[in-house]
Amino acid sequence: MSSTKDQIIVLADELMRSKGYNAFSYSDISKPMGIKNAAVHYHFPTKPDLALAIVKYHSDSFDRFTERVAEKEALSKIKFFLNFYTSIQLTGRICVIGAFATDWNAMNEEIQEAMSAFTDNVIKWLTTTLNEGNSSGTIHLSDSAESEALSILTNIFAATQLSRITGSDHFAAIKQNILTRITH
Amino acid sequence: MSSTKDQIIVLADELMRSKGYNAFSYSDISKPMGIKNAAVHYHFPTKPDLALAIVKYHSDSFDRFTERVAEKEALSKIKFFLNFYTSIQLTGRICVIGAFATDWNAMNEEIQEAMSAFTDNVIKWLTTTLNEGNSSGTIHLSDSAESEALSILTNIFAATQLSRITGSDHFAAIKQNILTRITH
DNA sequence: TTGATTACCTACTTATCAGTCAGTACCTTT
DNA sequence: AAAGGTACTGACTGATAAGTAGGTAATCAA
Repeated sequence: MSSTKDQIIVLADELMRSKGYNAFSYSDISKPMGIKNAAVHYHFPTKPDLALAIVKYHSDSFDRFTERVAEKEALSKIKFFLNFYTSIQLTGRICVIGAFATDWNAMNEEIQEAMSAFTDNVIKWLTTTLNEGNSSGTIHLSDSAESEALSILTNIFAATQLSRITGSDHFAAIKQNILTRITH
Repeated sequence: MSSTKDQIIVLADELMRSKGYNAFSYSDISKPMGIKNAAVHYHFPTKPDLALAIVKYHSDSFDRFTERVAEKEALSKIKFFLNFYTSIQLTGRICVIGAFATDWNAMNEEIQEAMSAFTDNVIKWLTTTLNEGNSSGTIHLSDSAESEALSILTNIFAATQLSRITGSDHFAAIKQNILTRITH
């Protein structure tokens, strides 16, 4: 049994990534949860407070993910990373990075800084992992590890967006293209 | 001197791609234009009508673009395409595809269909152009032309989003990575 | 020259939004 | 048993959103 606060974060995250930050209201959270609007404001006084909590939620989730796969082989790590996006796509959501990027200019500095830190973290992990696989020989790099990391990240998070518009086949093709590229 | 209607479209597109669909209101259009809210409603009765006009505006722009570069060599066409995104990035905007994808579930079917048709059109043009360059030898493909097209499109439109979060250096790196990949 | 059409404005409505505040029931600590 | 904190509810407010009704000045076509 998770706390009301945690449930609000999970639901808000779901709403944020399916409808967008400005398209959901506190009522979209309170109604399905069977609580009052004021209860949501009790836990998250303002909407930016809630947005910040969502960023931290993703930041923590990513940290747990990297810990969970830490002992695995580099290529396997990348595959787990890509599979995570498959589950995002299957549930009709998009990646937080794309969601926040669209509403970027409607966000305050604190949220922007938290998102920048989180995104940098993802890029760093990808870069390190690609270098790791390159050293051990399971991953092939034709550009710098960071450039390849940026390429893979934009491919996969944009694939969740594109597949909303043109269908899930395109998600599968993009994911496969990434794997083909790094395994030669 | 362009008509009020055209000016509204241009401004709405600018707002849509900098703040997001749900973050801008008719006042954000009427105020800077020095007209009344009702005047905007006269030209575009509802907000979805305005969103649809934006999609058509981009669809027409893209058609004009493909006509303009029709006689150029394939690799050159791709470079023009990528440079178009550079100007998007420089002005702090994001690509329409990413913008609409985020707010997808807040859009009606008519807009979704128009966006799907437009995006399919972009993918088709990229696929054809890549095949063209592959035949003439200026472009190197390591996967099917369509897969590479999807990869390039997601790379470049997500790059405009990512660079908002982590800075313009990443946009440049992604753009360069695409060119390196297709020219070997 | 009249009558319709275009392109607005003034003034409004209705809905919903984020956010507030006083009050309360229920623990926990002293 | 008293005091204080936690997690709410009920009942609001003020702002702003999209959208509309009715009027008007200018243009144009018959």
